Amino acid sequence: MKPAMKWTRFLIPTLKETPADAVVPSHRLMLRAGLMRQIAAGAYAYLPLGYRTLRKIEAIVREEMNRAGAVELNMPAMQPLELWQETRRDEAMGETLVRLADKAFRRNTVLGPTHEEVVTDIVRASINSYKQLPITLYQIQTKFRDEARPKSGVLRTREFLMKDAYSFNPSKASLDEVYDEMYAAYCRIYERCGLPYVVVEAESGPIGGDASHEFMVVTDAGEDWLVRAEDGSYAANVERAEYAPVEKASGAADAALAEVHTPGLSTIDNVSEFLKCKPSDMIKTLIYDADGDVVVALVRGDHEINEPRLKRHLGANALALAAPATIERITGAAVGFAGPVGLSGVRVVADQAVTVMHNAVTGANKTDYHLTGVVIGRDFEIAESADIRFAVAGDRAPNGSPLVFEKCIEVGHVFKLGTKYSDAMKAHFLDENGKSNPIIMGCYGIGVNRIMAAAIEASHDESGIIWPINIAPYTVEIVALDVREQEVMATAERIHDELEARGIDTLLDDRDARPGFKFKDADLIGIPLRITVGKRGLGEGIVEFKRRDSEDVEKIAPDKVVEHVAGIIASK
RNA sequence: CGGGGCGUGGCUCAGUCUGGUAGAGCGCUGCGUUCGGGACGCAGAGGUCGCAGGUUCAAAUCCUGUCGCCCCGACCA
Repeated sequence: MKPAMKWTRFLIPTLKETPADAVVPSHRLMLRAGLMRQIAAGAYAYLPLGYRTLRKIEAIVREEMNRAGAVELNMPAMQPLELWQETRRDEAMGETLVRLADKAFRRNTVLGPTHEEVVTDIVRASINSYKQLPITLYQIQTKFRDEARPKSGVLRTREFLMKDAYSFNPSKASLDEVYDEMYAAYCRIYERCGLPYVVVEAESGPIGGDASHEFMVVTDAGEDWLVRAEDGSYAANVERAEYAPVEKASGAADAALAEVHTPGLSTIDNVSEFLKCKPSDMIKTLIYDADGDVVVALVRGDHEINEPRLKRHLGANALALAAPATIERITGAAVGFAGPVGLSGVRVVADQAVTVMHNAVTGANKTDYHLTGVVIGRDFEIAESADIRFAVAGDRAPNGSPLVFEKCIEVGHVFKLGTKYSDAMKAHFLDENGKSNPIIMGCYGIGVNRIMAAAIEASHDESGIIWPINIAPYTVEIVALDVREQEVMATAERIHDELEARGIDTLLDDRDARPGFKFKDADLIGIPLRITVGKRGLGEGIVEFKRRDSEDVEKIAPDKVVEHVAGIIASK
């Protein structure tokens, strides 16, 4: 029998006080429970207790990946820059890509933020026939991204553990099949991890349709927003969220077009305050550079432009706000006074909500002036309109149900890539007819550390963590009181050994400390099942059994408790 | 990258404005009393005050630079 896993032989540096830098609950509790320690901004050491949970999550992910038919491999974190140049993602990722400097080797090496290039490189060298497809490869590996702002403990870091899977398919139908299988595997993974998750539609990229889903955990600590219909019919991320068209307000008479002096007032807020109008009465005019062409986008003053959507609408590769010089050339005015009236010779895309505006306020294309009483059709024409804004509170889903916004953290993403990488890297295969085709790819990511943090965000109380049973560092904690009493320790150790013999992870708190102290720590580290062995109880012929998520205490004979615990775990 | 804040013992912080030889609580070590929800007493250990310059008889404190960390925002294959 292996020696009991005793607290005194382990490293669990719990903290009574909260470190000042920790703000969100998961960060605070992971620090206080001794799960991890910060080493640098966005880089954390996982201490033994935290590492056990990480490993348990990994094991669940691995099992489900294998069950879904994916094959595990391991690729280097350190990668040749050359591969990134092949797909031009060295440019696309910009500053986020961690590059090394100095000496030839380092100049030509990056730390991988993800592994599309590397797997594709491996696959193109070893797969040439449809007979070898489909195949899905995955790894669980450390990624590096120079995030501009690491935050919220382990929720956003520069170094993190990710399960990344890549499918290689001979056809769209084959990709669809794998995608569905992965989707199902993801659901099983989050369920087994005890995470309350929501699947949302995400911006789908080149293939379109239902080609991308994100797995979200709703929590205030999150940094993304999901949007869902109140009736539950629909959920999407903000970029993707669909909404019903804004209806035309019923008919005030046309106002007269007037030019007003607005010296130095170049923002929606400034102008609306000065002119005593609502931001929603204003037209925001944004000038973009889309692959070198100037495009003007119009959205209502209180709306935010959805750049990914505009980009998609335009079919542009690169989209960015135009340089001030361009704006001045197009509008003939300083930045901040652009408007659609009198603009000519440029493509103008109006958001749908703009098309129903009436007597609007907008820039006059003249420095320090705005126009009021702008009427569409009289003062300017809308030739092209689309949904190019983000949904906002008050919008309705296409079916009319009100949209609800919730803060969330992304814990997984499945995505149909298509041939983006196989085209760029010439990963081709010969089909049944001997014809060469690019391999169709999908990619599937899971943030392992994020699952851990999200689980804590979703399950804790004032006293500490309440671990879901499958990812708890230990399943059972035995709190031995009166550790100097031989009978107490002998009983505690016996229960420990019997539980371990049944494959139940058990931690034995054998510290010579006062009971209250040990109970507080037990609540903090949040082991789901607790057995208390004390002199007093043994005198009555019992030990106590308590679940972390309940206040009830059960008194059980020492030789019955193992069976009892095993029964509870089996019923999970 | 813009804005704000903070670096003083392992942790939480006071001291900085108004320069004068570094403090508290928690934790840690030893002894004793305690012992079912973060005990108490006594005795201890532990800090070049982020770093580098400067001003001064004298710098945690004032000045300059620099590094790091947190928060808000921008960004996020």
